[in-house]
Amino acid sequence: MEEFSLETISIIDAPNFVNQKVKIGVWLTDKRSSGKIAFLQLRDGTAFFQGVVLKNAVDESTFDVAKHLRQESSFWITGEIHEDTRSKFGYEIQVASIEVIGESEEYPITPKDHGIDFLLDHRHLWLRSSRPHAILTIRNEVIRATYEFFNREGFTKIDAPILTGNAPEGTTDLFHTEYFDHDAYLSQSGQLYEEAGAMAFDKVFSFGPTFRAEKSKTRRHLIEFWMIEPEMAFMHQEDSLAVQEQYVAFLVQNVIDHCASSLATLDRDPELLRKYTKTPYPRISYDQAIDMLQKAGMDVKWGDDFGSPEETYLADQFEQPVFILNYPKAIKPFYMKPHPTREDIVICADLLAPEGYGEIIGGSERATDYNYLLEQIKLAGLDPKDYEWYLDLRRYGSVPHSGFGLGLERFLTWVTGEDHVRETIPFPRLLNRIYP
RNA sequence: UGCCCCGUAGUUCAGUGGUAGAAUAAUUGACUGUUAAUCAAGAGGUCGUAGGUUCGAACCCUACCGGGGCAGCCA
Repeated sequence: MEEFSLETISIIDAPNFVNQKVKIGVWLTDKRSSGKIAFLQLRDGTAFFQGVVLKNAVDESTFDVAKHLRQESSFWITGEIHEDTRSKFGYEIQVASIEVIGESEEYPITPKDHGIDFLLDHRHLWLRSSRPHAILTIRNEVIRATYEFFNREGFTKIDAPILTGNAPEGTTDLFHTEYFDHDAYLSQSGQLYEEAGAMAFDKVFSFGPTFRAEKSKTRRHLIEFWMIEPEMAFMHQEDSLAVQEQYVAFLVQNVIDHCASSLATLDRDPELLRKYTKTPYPRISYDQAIDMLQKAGMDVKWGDDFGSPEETYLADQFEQPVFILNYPKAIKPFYMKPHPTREDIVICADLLAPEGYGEIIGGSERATDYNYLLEQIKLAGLDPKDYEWYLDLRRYGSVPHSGFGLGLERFLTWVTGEDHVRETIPFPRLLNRIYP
């Protein structure tokens, strides 16, 4: 085949070019060679596969270049795509020529084991490795499917501000900054703004970063993380729960459908995930949950919030994600709707993921009564002046509305089967870690 | 923030009072189907930092620095 007809392709598309000569821009991930054959493990950002260099099929200098390529050097490679069952990808390239683009010396991340501290210090390079690549591919699919779902369901994306002058949930620590002559904080939730959006657009959602200056140091916490926060006007909690389970099931289904090779890289069983695509999800009340925990001998009393062991126990009693409904008012934020017949609980639900992954969604029906909200704001120790605009939503045509927030990284940790949220975001911000 | 654990070769670790070790990576060489390739060779060190105990400290003590796990808080 003539050079001018050479097509530049991506590895992921190699199956469409079997027995054709092509050109690919690649990096070297690993290499094995013998006297007369060299195996180059290649990646191009879309997939991983190997190139085979036969000494008697290329000129001497090409074989010599191949033997001395170093990990993560970049080069153009030309050759013929072959189907081959001896290759993990199912296809490989029979190399004809190599044109080095960028040298790489002493690449720090070797194919052997590394500790998490070392890997996080080299996150900018670690992204190239197959596991992070697979996880972040799934992250991208979840984001894509999120937009598809909410667009299909008639939601409008309303972006919440990141710089804010108030503290929606008051109690937690906020990142403080300056806004010219005023105090400002980095957003810890877009929810209140989404409520304003819902009154203007009916069904809305936001997707953006949130910041919590908590000194949390666990596998479930990031300082900076991403949330999806839908808010729906004219909707009671029952219908919101239906949206939540359909959304979660849709995300899982799309990961199964579109990320098969990434799941395989992560050893995450798609058949297990398939169980999570069946709706509805079970629902139990907070009261029932307390009862179950006490019967299991756990030391909890009505009014306590659930810790990690409690959440895990509850989730383990079900094969699907489970909603825990109607928590005590005292342990939930001020904006939740009070229960019509019980003063001590609010209309809300947390969705717990199976396998010990814990809470992935928190949501509620929102309080609609102006005077009730004003009182709650005062009780929470917040300044009503900061919430004038929020109270306006109840002053002018208040309607029943509900919403929820899904923590993207927690969701991903569950779907990918990882054991720490830090693996599911490109550049995690952790306690005392803001590099790279 | 509290409790617990860990800082030794580029990396992952062993070494618990008496000459600083292994594997792996990197380098050189051998090998035609490797996939954590194999085999051979040489090379690689301020034992986190500072102080203390001791004839002698990687090892024991104190403080500090860095990291991890769990908990609380939360998504």
